[in-house]
Amino acid sequence: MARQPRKKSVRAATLADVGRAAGVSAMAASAVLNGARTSSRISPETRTKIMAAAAKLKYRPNVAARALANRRMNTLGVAAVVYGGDLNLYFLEALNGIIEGCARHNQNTTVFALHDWTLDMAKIVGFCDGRIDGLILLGPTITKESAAMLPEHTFFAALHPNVLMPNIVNVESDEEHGAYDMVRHLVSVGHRRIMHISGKQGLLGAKRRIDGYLRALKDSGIPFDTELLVEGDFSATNGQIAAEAWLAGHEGRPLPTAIFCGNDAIAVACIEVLAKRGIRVPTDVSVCGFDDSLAARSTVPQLTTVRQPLRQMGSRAVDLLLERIQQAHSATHELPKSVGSVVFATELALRDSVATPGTGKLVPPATKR
Amino acid sequence: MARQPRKKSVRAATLADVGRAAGVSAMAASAVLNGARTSSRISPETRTKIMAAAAKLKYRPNVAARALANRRMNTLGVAAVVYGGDLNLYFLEALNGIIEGCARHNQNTTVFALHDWTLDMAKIVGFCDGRIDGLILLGPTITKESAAMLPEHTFFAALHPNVLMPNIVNVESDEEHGAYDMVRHLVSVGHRRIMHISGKQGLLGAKRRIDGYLRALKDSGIPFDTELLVEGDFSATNGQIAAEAWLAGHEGRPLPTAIFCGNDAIAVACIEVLAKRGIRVPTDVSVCGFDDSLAARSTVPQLTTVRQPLRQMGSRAVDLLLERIQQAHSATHELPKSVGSVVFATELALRDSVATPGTGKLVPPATKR
DNA sequence: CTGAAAGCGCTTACAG
DNA sequence: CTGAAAGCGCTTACAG
Repeated sequence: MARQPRKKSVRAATLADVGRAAGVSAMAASAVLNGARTSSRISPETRTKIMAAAAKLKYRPNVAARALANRRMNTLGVAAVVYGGDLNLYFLEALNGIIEGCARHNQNTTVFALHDWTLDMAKIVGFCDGRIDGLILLGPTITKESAAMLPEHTFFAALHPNVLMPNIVNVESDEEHGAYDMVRHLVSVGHRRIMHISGKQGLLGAKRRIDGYLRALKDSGIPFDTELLVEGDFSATNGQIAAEAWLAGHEGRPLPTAIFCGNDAIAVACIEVLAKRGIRVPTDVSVCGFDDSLAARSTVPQLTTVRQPLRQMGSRAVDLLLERIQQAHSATHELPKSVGSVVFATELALRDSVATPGTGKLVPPATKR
Repeated sequence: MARQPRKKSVRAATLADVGRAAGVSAMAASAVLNGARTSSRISPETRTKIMAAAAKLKYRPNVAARALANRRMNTLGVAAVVYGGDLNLYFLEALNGIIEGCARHNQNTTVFALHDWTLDMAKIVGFCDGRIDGLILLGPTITKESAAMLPEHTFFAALHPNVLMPNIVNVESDEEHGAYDMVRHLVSVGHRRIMHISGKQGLLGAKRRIDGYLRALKDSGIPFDTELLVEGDFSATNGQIAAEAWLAGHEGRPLPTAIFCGNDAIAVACIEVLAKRGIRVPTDVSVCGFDDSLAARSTVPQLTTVRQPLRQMGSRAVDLLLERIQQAHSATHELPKSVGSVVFATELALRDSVATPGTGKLVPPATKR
């Protein structure tokens, strides 16, 4: 014998154990207990004997062995940047959708935490060591070059990808349209002096929201005022800094009547900054966000925002990725290289942070609190 | 040959491939590439040859095979109820800590979503099929009897367990003390008519917070008024219902001067309900929460609350669970059955939702909005 | 210092 | 309808 059992602790029952107990082969047990296809080949009596033995021994298939034999882990990975100052509600909602999707298909979900997409590229490649069948990237900001490094034996999907990568399932929402609709809504209730605090302009999502903002202004016949477009990033911290800086630079001058924020985190930060100066939302200034994350409903007033169906998007990414893995497993020849994108519609979530324009308040001086 | 390769697609390199390329055995390759302990036995030259071959072939160890041989998946599971009306910030923060902890120990994290602890007990048992080495239960509410069903070949940890289970790593925070401190703080700024909207009394956490509330009243010489203890559950929805019901039942009678809510979700709901009746926080009534979740910082005013170090707790649960798994793997005889608890301290997060008592406002009638 | 062998628990052709 | 065999890719004793 080549090996001694390392400890006498309760070893889980194997197919061989079940077979022995039922007086049949391990293979027959496998067919009955784990093989959906082949199980019909087994006679009813053998079948019941095997079932009984399995129940008695509390048989549970060993996933590692099964994965090794099948070359299939039945596990999908999720990679996301979850560190950084702000807790990531985007992550939470998308993850929920992904977990739901995986559960529906009897797949496991393994979560990988990243600090930085570019710096952690090698790490991502490292995850593709057979432990997952496919990997979903949440809001990746990677270049086409690093995308090319992704190994071919693992399949990928991306939610809100920054670059559209061929051979990857891309799941997006129509952000340009969402931003457009929101700004048109602001105009429709009477706003003309509309500020936008955006995400980092290098990000596809930030750019699309800016594009929608600009197109809506244009279609409304409102000239674009560069003073009113402020670049931030998608974090609350930065939203706060951007809002404070703008106010500090415009004391005594007219406030915008509405602020369209690049996402909910910025909007929440913005409301706080305004509150500190005694500016009330929506009485003095209307504020709106983008995402419809949990934050949108946990502020007072609740946030008018653009809803992206993040859960659904996560869930759909799972469906599409599994479909592709399935294809690859059963395919006899090359798969088509391009996969294309799925684009979800956005919709306005009208709540309490937007009202008709106020009294044209000027920016009050900062106060100590 | 017993099997044909199913497709010609890029097969990942194996140890045998590396060995062949380097002109050595697979075993030697294993020692160099994967075996921390045994790698010293290999001569430097063979070593470099193997490393070169591995790099050239982009060798990556196959986790399934390794897991099968080692009987160790290097994966920890996290089970939590993530559905239900409210998105779960508790889950997000604890999960972040767990992922961080696992990353530190080079372990994977697999997330299992549950609907209901009792109904999904069989599911939980099902997860223990070799795919994980240990499972962390987030805020489980299970009975001692169902806990006894948990299999012995998988190890468990529980964050905020509802019953303290022997043979399980329990990680808790000192909720009674946190509640006590908060109520004493309210008293110290002048409050004496302090209401508590609690979680479900069956929950250990809810009970402990109530205990702390009662003890603080007693130590402050304030008689307990049963009218001021309202049972809710830990959801925003229920918090809203409880607060509205209380106000409706007390129109024209004195408001409490402070409301200590069982968690932040209740506090946020409470602030909204008060706002609808034109009652201002903290001018008319002080409101405080428990948890210091994201919600605490996104309300206006920001919430005074009790901070639990959820991330740290998650991270520590990982440390302790892995320690135990390690012990079990190397142990020659039985482990001690009892594991005990780790209790984290709580601390007050003083923000803007608490002030000195107002003018003794009465409950105004409900208004339509 | 290095290799041949056996085994982890499963599955899939192939014979009967 | 059922079983014996080989293989998935790795690791750990055991010989040399």
